[in-house]
Amino acid sequence: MPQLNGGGGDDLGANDELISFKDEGEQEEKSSENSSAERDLADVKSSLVNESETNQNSSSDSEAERRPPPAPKVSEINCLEEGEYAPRAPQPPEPLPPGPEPVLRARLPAPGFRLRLPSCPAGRPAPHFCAPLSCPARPPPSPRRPAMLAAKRQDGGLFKGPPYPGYPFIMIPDLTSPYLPNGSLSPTARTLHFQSGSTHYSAYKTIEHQIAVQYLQMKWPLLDVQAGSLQSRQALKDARSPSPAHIVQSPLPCCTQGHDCQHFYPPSDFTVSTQVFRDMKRSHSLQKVGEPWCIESNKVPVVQHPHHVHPLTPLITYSNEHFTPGNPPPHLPADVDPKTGIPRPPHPPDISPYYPLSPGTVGQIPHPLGWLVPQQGQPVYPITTGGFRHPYPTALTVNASMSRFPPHMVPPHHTLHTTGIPHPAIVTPTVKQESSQSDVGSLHSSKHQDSKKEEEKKKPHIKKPLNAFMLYMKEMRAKVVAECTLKESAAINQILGRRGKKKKRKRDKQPGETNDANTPKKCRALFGLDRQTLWCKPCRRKKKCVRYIQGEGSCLSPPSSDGSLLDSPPPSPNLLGSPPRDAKSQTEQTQPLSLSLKPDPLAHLSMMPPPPALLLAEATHKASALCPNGALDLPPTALQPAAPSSSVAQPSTSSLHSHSSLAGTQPQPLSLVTKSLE
DNA sequence: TCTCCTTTGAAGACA
DNA sequence: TGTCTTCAAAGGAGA
Repeated sequence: MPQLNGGGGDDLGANDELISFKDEGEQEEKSSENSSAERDLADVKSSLVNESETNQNSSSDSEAERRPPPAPKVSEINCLEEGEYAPRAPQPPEPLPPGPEPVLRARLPAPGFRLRLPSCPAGRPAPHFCAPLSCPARPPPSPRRPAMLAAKRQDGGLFKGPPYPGYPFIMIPDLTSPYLPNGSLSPTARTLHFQSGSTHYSAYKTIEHQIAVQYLQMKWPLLDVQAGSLQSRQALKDARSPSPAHIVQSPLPCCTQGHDCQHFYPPSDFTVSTQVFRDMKRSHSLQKVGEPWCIESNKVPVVQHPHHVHPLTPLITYSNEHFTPGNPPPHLPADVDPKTGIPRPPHPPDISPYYPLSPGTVGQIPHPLGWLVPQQGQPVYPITTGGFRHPYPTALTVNASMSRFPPHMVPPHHTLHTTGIPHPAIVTPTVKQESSQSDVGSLHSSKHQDSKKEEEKKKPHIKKPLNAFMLYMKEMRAKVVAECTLKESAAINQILGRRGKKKKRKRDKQPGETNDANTPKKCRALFGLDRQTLWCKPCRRKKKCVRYIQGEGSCLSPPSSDGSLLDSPPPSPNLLGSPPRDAKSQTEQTQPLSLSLKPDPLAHLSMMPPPPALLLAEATHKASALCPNGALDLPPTALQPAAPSSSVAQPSTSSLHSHSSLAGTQPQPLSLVTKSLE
């Protein structure tokens, strides 16, 4: 699992984004504690990183918070060239107060938070935040710098290419997967497997937290004026407040150095995570009431406006009462901030509450997920560090996070998801009716339920990530189709399923337990495509097998049509449930293709009931016939003669029997035998 | 247009 | 902990 702060990931947290907070009621006695402030800043940052990681590694917040924060791994940079990172000596972790700490809904009482920069190569004393625009020692960074920083974080600094709007997946090969080391797999298939394996879904899950963290870090470049453009500055204006009251031009007390800081009055009801709040208190960094927020920082990673709470902010606790976008908290007037006294025009309902932009400014400033937004000339779906393309990148995780929230917390969905990237993994069901009709029909429970259903339908369906086998099939299906004149996916899947079947899965079968041989098969699987006359009627209509359902899984054979043994009744439940001959025979039966070898002709004369697995092999009768060039290849084990000890388990299915009589006594794969029959 | 088929693997629910 | 269910992909085919 890629770690954001892995050994090589020291650059994940550019400390030019460090923040410190001032708590209301606390005096700024820390003005003389510049040195400690610097440490606090790093602690805040590192604790944030730590928090994000503990969130993904452990669901226990209390446990995570009791854990002392590790030494800061992030390199602190100030006014550096883009991509430059100045290492900072790790500071000893400050012990945290013991004991569990409840989840805090720390609503900051209206002060502005002042962002400070610990130091500046230009010689300005810390703390201050050096505006990229104003710092002479630092050229104006590219507007895409957040994307580059994000890219560096995603790949742990390994990615040397241009900023990639990609996904923070680092493919970890699952060496235990049967689809990887198998020599029969094509290099492409192996490559695919590097994207999959057992780590696939876990990565898919845990990355959400990283995405959340990175999203928080990327969200706030909206307030960034580092580009220095007038558009960017004007874009700072909160959409809710076109008044310039939110934007305060320097100089202000925090800009004692005279450089060109940018400020705005923060919303009165920011919420902050527990860890951050503690760090804020620890660093005595909460600002005084009414003091504008110096936003000369690129990011404010841990503070979130409750009205703007994005579902991707699991680190942020919030109050439900604040959650309806555009609706101010009931205890807060809509137009005046009771804490700062600053007029705050109501938030226009037609403007997305998630991005404090006026519509006209959209597109002029970096997208908060700019590292996800495809850049010109860059692919939408990125290549990860190893060059492997992940089929379910961040876009999926983003929405996966959304899915954990109730519908009212999920932002409006469009065909393009939050990142604006149409992703195949995100399936937005077609909305046939507007849910607004619920206003009229809310009196009727049925309509209410309908609206609920519609809301559920509107929720984007996040497809599950493909497991290794799915990826394998996806890769190999085309080959099978190319090699065979076979188009039916079901048959192809049977072929591929036999190819990639996991041996371990077979070994896991215990004697006496129901194994694949006893696994009920539908008519289709039992009799194959070429014997559809033997199928039950629903099966013939491609519906659910009636016998399969009614017969508790056993597809009773229809009367023999030609009197051949092949049409003899398949194993009855009693037969299938009969005491196992031995474990190995069971194992052999679970390898239908291995049974296709007939080293001992006498074994075929056995009158043992045909294992359904063998009959299953018949299901691909047609497929095998259409694969004369060995597309229906067998796993290496299946190509070997059956072990003598398993002779008792040697199949003597009627089909095999008849086949063997036709095909002679030479060991042949069943597919070939079947073909000879054809 | 919807559903089914068919495979393996993974996750979640449940006993 | 074990079992069961569901769902990922694929495309043909029936209803």
